[in-house]
Amino acid sequence: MNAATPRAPAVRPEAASLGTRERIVRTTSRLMQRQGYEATGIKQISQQANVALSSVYHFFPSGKQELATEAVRHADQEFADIMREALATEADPAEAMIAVTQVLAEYLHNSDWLDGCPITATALETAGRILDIQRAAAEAFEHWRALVAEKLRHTDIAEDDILDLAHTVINTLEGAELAAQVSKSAEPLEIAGRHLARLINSYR
Amino acid sequence: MNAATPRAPAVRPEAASLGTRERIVRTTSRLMQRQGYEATGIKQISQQANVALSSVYHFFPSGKQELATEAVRHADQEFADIMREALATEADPAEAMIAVTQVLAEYLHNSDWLDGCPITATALETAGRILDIQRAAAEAFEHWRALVAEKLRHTDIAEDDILDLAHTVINTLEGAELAAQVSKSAEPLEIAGRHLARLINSYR
DNA sequence: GTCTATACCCCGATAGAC
DNA sequence: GTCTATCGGGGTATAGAC
Repeated sequence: MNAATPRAPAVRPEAASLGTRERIVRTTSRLMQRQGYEATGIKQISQQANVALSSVYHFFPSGKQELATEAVRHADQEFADIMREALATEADPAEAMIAVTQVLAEYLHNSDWLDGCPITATALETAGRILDIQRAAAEAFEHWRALVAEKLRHTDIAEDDILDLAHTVINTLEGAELAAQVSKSAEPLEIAGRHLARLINSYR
Repeated sequence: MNAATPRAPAVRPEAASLGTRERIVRTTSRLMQRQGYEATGIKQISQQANVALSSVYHFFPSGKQELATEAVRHADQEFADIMREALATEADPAEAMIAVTQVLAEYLHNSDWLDGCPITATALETAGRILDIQRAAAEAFEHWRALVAEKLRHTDIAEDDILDLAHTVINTLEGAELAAQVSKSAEPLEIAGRHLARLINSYR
């Protein structure tokens, strides 16, 4: 017999003020952030979102994969907003990296180390198996990279170097969030922020 | 109706020469690497491993979580062997980073971009929900960091800096593998190798 | 230790009234 | 668009013979 798996801090039910479709997508996005794709059930979604099961299928007739793809796109935008805002708090791009890691660490800590990157778990579970979701995840990473590259263009670093740096900034943030989550510690993110700033400064 | 999800390159059935228990653990590890924890079923494991379902429960009486925890520990050792070997191919620690990324890129490419880090998907799916697995994953990351730190001690970088660098090396590799898998391209890993070498060299 | 058979549950998805 | 009810299948886990 399995031990009961404790449910950590409740995902807050989405306010009924939002449209039904919006509530479904947001709830799915949150659940997939914490549990991944496979562990997130349509029934669980409909309950958390305060929506009838049939409504989920009304808005997403072809089912779970279609809904999950949309949820990844939603998470893409949401995480981009967080990054954009954090990047804007510091004029200097190297300093801005530290600001980003601080914001991500806050989200993690405030959620008891549950709310990391909203799409990583889903992306890995579905890589090579559910192509629509994989494509949406790839587009999200591209999107976030573009935000970093844009910030780096406020320096005189060569364009080729900027594009490479944008890759490593996002990838290092991803890895550091993973490590922070698993170890329940902000330290990997703090170190990542300092190292990314140092790496960027080494190009100018 | 769901579209049929294509099954990519078959996981090769484990040779019957291994002991039953070993075959079960290895097969579980491989499947979790590609699909994560939730999508990997005990029946699927028993079939791929050429083992009776009851044998799985004979060796792992408390079920899937116990088996998955053991599989993560196995993957820990296996990935450590790969890293150790790759690190040993170059005397210079900075150059060794590039060697590691090349090896990881080969594994990914040869598996049609399926075989990335063997524990990341599982770690994220179970973070905060299945504590035994989370702990095993945390130990694996520590283990791999220790290998990198050991390599970096062949320089005269200060010990504190070495420990920080080991964090970022592993985390950047993790993020780059994720990106490589999702985008089906070795580029994120190649860039990561160059940047990690540069970062290390900036400390000496 | 491995065999066959099965209990029990929850999954995704659907039907049809309203 | 939302309701209730349900189908078919696959999940984990178990029983008991051998």
